[in-house]
Amino acid sequence: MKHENVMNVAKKRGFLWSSFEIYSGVSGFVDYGPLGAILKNNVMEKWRDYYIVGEGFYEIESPTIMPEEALKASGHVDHFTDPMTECKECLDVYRADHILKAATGQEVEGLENQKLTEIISEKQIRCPKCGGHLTHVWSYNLMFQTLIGAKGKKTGYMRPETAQGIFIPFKRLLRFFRNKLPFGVVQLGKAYRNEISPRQGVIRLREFTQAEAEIFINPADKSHPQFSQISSEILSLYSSDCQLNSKDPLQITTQEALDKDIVSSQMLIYQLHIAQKFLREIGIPDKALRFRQHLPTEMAHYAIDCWDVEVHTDNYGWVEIIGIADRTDYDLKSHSEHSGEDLRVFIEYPEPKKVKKIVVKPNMAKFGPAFKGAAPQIIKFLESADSNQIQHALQDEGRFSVKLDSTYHILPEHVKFEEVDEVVRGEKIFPHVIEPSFGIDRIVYSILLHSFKEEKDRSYFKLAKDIAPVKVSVFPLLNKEEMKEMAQDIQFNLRKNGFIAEYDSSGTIGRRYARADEIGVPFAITVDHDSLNDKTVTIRNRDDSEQFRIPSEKVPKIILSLLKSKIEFKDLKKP
RNA sequence: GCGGCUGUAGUAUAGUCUGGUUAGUACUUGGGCCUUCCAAGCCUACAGCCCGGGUUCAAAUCCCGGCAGCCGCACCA
Repeated sequence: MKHENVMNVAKKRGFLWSSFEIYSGVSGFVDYGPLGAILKNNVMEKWRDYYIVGEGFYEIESPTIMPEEALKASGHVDHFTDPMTECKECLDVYRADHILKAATGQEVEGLENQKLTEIISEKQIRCPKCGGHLTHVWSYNLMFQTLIGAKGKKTGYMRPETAQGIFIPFKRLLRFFRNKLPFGVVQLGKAYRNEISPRQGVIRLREFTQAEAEIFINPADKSHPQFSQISSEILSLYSSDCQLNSKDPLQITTQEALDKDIVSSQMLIYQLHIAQKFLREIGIPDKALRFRQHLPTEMAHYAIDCWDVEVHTDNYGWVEIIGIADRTDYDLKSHSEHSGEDLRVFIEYPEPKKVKKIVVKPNMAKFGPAFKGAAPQIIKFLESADSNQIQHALQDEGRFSVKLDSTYHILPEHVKFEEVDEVVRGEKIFPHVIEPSFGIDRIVYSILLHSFKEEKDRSYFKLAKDIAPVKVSVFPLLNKEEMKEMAQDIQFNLRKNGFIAEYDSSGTIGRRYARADEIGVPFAITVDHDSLNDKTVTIRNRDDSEQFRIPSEKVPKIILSLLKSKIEFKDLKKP
């Protein structure tokens, strides 16, 4: 199977190792070896290139340990905890709420464990499989818990996603972006989930790297200024409709997907498109990709539309590597409520609106004598109250009650109503959030899987030039002192010019080419006898093993042009 | 978390059932010889019984526990 061959080479050549091996290992953790670490960094650098340079977003970095309050607000403390129960007979473990719902049809979400345990014993609910008794309900929280400080009084958690680190300093970010929507903020970093039984290698890790962008937009305007340029791009959309009716994914343009209401907004579909473009450039072909829409039943509590970018793998089937969601205003609203901070944005109307408004004015001749010392504070209350409501109350009930330190009854004679023109320049709203969330580890795995080529006499990673860890290898054709010296000079010169270059003089030339190919080195330079006389060397292309002669002093410049795709390899052929 | 199978150099394996000399082989890797361009050949070196406990005169081998991997179930807002 391809997966095994890939993982084998990846292990052998220092891309991916399982962690803590000398202590038997711990599942759900991986080490990136010397080449894997560069590859991963190159992917992340390219990601930055897309989102920071390309889209104009800015990156921040926030702590990986978060206080409980913040995760309470985000919903993770409550929603990331599953109530579990176990059958005493067959020892199967179940979600307690799922069992209850199936058995009673009753909605039990949000109930305490103790309450769930009570319901189970009251209604005599048994194991659905063998009918055995169930244990008391306990919580399994997917977050790693820790204690902050010497006395450890404050509960902290390892963050389960990087996104929250962006929502929390939203006020500062809003100021940084000078109070204008839309804007985007990204964060790349580790996130942690204590999975019950991670088993799919690098696909399900307990500690993993995310690259997330939070794009804050006006809910009334989810358009994207560049959309027209991508409106005829084709995506493979596996909509919820396709899934429910067992149809194949649709191959349609972004424009059509919007027209048919398959994807909810321009901004969202634009994100789908750039995710596809990104994956294509790092070596994952379109045909191995599809966009799968979350079914209404599986959508997270905060989202209104969510698409997973899935890549096909021989071993695990379709695997989610990116999630792109419209998180609405859920997070900001919730942090606003829990923290008491106003996290809204003032949106100015294109034209100030003139609105006719009824205002209540005290008739002081009657008002003052009636309420005496309490009059000023009642007036203050009336100013902020809804005038319409007061007017209706006076009409319907003949009085309006104001509860302050004691209750005051306002009668029609105390006030009069005036209609005034008011100019409203805008309103405060919670922005909506479009979030592309990339699982970097899964993407690195996908790259290795889909770039691995097995030919009859060699196998190698056909890595995209810009993410290949080692850019160029330099070899002396023979183990002769002069050739070795010249080759080492060339390697040194390449490094001075910023390229990761390897020198190798061990074994035969064919073996060295094979070794370099295997780890995906795009180009090789070989010094031979002629090189010593005319200062030319051969340059070899990994993908077709073609080679041409070039002057040795031009090597760094030519490598640069090749890597930047300013020239094609075949252009090196002398006219 | 449950059950089944498995664990020997960097990789792939022999040996385990039936306990007994220095754990064998191939590839890889390092050094050298040879060599005028795609894993050739020769010499040489490095490197291993998953961890812990038990049984025994003696454990890679038998027993128990742990850890990890694979498969099935469950879980994966």
